[in-house]
Amino acid sequence: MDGDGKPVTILDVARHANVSKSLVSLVMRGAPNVSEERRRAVLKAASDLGYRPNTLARGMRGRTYTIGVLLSDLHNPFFAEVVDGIEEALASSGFRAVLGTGSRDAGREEEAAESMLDLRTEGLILLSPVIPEEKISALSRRVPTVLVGRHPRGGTLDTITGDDLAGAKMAVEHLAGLGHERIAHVSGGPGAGAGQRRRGYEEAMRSLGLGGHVQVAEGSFTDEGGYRGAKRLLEDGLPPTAIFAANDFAAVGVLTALEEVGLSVPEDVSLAGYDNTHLASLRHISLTSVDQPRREMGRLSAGALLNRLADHSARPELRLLAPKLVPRSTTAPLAL
Amino acid sequence: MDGDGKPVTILDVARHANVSKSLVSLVMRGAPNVSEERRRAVLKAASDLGYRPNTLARGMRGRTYTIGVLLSDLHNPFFAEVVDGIEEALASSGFRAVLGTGSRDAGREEEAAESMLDLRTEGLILLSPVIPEEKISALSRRVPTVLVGRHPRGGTLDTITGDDLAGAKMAVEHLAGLGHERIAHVSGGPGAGAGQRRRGYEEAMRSLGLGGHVQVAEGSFTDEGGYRGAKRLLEDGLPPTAIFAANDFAAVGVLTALEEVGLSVPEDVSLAGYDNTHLASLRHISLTSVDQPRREMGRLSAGALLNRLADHSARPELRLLAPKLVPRSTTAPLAL
DNA sequence: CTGAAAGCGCTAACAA
DNA sequence: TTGTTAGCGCTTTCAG
Repeated sequence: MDGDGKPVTILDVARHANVSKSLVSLVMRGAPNVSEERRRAVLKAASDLGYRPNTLARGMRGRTYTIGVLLSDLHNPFFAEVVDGIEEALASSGFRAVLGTGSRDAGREEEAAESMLDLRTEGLILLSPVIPEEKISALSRRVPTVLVGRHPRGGTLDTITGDDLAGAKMAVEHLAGLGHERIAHVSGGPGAGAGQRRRGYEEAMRSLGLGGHVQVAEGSFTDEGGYRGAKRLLEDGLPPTAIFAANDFAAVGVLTALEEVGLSVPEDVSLAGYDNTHLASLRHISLTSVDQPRREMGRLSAGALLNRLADHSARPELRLLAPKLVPRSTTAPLAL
Repeated sequence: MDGDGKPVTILDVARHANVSKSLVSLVMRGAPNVSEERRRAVLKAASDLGYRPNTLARGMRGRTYTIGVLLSDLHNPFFAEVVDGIEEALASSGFRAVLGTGSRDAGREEEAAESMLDLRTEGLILLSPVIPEEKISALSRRVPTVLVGRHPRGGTLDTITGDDLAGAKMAVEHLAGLGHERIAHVSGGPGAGAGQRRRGYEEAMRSLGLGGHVQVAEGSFTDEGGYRGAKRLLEDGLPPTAIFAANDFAAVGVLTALEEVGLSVPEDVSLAGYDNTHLASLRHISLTSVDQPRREMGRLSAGALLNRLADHSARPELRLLAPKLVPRSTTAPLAL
């Protein structure tokens, strides 16, 4: 049934079904005009023989039905779910995905992209790439490309990303809604999206009439960065009663810093993070966080790519996805 | 220099260098006997034209210089570093890696494997696959295959895995060395390696003369599983003074359970995990854990595959890598 | 609606 | 040492 002798080719199928090579070829990719009878015969022969089209041969002459997904960082759990969404969307499309990773190094990322192109992937999905803008444009000129999790300056690319500005506002509004006024922010430094989150924080504070309480400590998207940022925050006289950290890792760092100075969460200080990673949902941590629809980001990006593959001339589109606040145990009403 | 007109073929290079196709072909893959002069000319022409061999065409006739890496679970941070190791080892080999993922579903994992084989990957690295043993053997008969993080019953495969038995013993010995006797274990249930870790725990307890204190609660490789296991443990009269959890996630669950009943770590109970993931190193958690040389696992697996690719007849080898205990803040001497 | 034939870019005999 | 010549398995005109 399965056998691992020499691979069965289109010719074998043709002979088995008493037709010519080309007829098989036509049938194999849903031909428009083939008699129902022959089609059946071919399909039967193919499955009898366990025929699988040779992707390489196919690719040489035309299509590979393969798209490349470039992960900037395999370590970031954020992407795993995006990839799940991509695969979900691809499942019934006849396309397959291959993944590559740049290990958050621009050079290797570029190599990885070239490598996928070598394999003749018909399209590319770039997940928060770190390579410079021009490189991305160059790639997108060679092959349909979708950018995820990063804003292109140019805007000549299909782009799917979370609305970090809105998400940050949600976090601040949640905190303010609990009665907090001295709400500080530990930023994400140079991280992708960190700028937007910071701006969202500042704008929200101002529009809530809390502009006088704006207080930002430089941090990063890591445990360590959050810890240091919070430390600095806590040295300056009156501590805030609530802190919005740029992501969950930073939030956990803030948590540590608060514990060290004897402040408890949420009794003394409320704390919110961003990204709603598994970290946030750990019961030991149970961090209020802002969720991004990761899976949907994946689905949409694959969908956009498929569209573009079908209609090469479609206009590039920018989709900003709405985040959602997930309240947990680290935020509570301001104690009087 | 780069231009994105039609791709340049071997024929273009040949014309540009005034030689024949085959000479170029020879040179391109480090021919043994070509005059230095021509070789130079060809190489120059190639780089002038920006020639890149067409992997597909190459693959049809022979080699693809591509290996497939199958991740059972993109979400598990354990694998990210293994992949780093693989890429490191591949970097100078002329081989490239493409990744696939099964999203911890046997069916999709199998599809992913077929997909890579379609692409004519010359070898496969399977990272803690969930597909059944026979499928793995079947794959390994079609193409050189290296198994990582899982013990093959048959042993007809190159296999790289951590020595979970030894690692568990280390954890127990560490705890015992701190004066603990009532050391309990929250198991990893059906997780890969969980059985070995449990056995290691039991054996160590016995050989330390602590056989009478053996106490195992069924858990899983998740936060939730650890929480439930610990809860059960704590219902049974005298609580243990130390707990060894099957992995870091479970350990964090245990932490939560301990907190809930008012036991503090490490004052009342010492706690050790396994895998030394980023979770363990978070300052807020700072969990004593057992480290596996993930990056080296990756390097070795790629090395093994490269070897086998070079010498098809090499004997399958089983490498058991030594783990290492990383003491942190959750373990302390037994309080009197 | 079906079949024959010509390549896609490359490698691998085989000649020269 | 170098050039010539067949294909690898498939898609795709172009005739029947």
